[in-house]
Amino acid sequence: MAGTRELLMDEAERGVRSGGYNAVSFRDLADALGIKSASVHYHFRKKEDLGVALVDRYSKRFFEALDAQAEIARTPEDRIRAYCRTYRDALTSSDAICLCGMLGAETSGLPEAVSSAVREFFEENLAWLRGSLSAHMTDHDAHARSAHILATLQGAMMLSHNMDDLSVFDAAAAGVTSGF
Amino acid sequence: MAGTRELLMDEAERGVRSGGYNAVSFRDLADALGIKSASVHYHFRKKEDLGVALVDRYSKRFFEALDAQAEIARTPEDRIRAYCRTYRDALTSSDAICLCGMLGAETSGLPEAVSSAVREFFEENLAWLRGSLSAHMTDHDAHARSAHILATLQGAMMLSHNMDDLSVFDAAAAGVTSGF
DNA sequence: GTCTATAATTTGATAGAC
DNA sequence: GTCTATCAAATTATAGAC
Repeated sequence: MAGTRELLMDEAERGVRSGGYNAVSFRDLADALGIKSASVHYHFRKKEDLGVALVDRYSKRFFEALDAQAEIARTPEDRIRAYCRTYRDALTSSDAICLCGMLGAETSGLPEAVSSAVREFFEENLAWLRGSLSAHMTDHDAHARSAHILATLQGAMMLSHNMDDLSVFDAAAAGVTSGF
Repeated sequence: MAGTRELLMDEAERGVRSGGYNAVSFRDLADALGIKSASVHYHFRKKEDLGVALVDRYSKRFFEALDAQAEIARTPEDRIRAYCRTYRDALTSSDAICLCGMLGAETSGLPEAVSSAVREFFEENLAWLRGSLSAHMTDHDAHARSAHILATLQGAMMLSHNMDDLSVFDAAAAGVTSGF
């Protein structure tokens, strides 16, 4: 009773995170659910609508998971560790990179509404990181450190996935928790 | 007199680095050169062949540029700075992310030969970094630090490109040259 | 090396019945 | 909500003439 719309989004997210935006077709989604592609268009009039819905749902879930991980974290170091764990879980629980990491790479080839939603996700990430760091360093340093942490974890997911080696993620992530 | 094959690869590299593997079609490549798609198949029998050729050429050029940047660099710090500059130049000179960063993200949706070539590029990157660091730290640390640097720069390109803000790349990259 | 011609398949999308 | 039916366009790829 999960609802066709949610099931379609589950399938689409899997597809985008594996092969990218253009690797997902309405027909494939329909086949996976045993319905017809015309029915998919009932739930998402255009592919762009599906893309935006995917990013919104992913972002909402990501920050829920992050809040759960960071709930008892007080020090900046603990909060960054919680942030790294959230990314690691996203990688291992689905054996795929971040939805927004994929769409961020494909930015120039996407409908504007989709790449904008991705950008918002990254801006929220940076704001969360700055908020976790700002009390313990200058604004300038918190700004730079936030970009460094987000970039490293996004790159680590891509690298670890391509090389099929989780230790690459862990090695890269270890570098962002040092220096406090 | 650049040769049709090279011109096709120029156009294809531009397309893949912007929108991904599936955003490039033989017809678009042909149109860009004023020829027919059948002629593209003369130069690259299958799309997979084009993909592998692109990665090989990109890798060769990247390491040539890297060697030029690092020619006079002796200390690990200087060599890492040269490495960062090479990535930054790749980003700014084409206003697009790394070819292998894009294809690495799309790994699961690519012909195996293409994702393997991308993996080789990353392995060569890590070997170069380890070689630049190994004399000054343990093998374990050099291994981890190499993954950290490569992941950060790849993620920084993606992030900076999506957010259309080069300062994001610089802020992220600043984090890899500290701590020597 | 490039062309015409063509094939088989896939794509995003719509109209209208049930 | 899902279906049938359909569409125009795009895709990878091949055969064979020039």
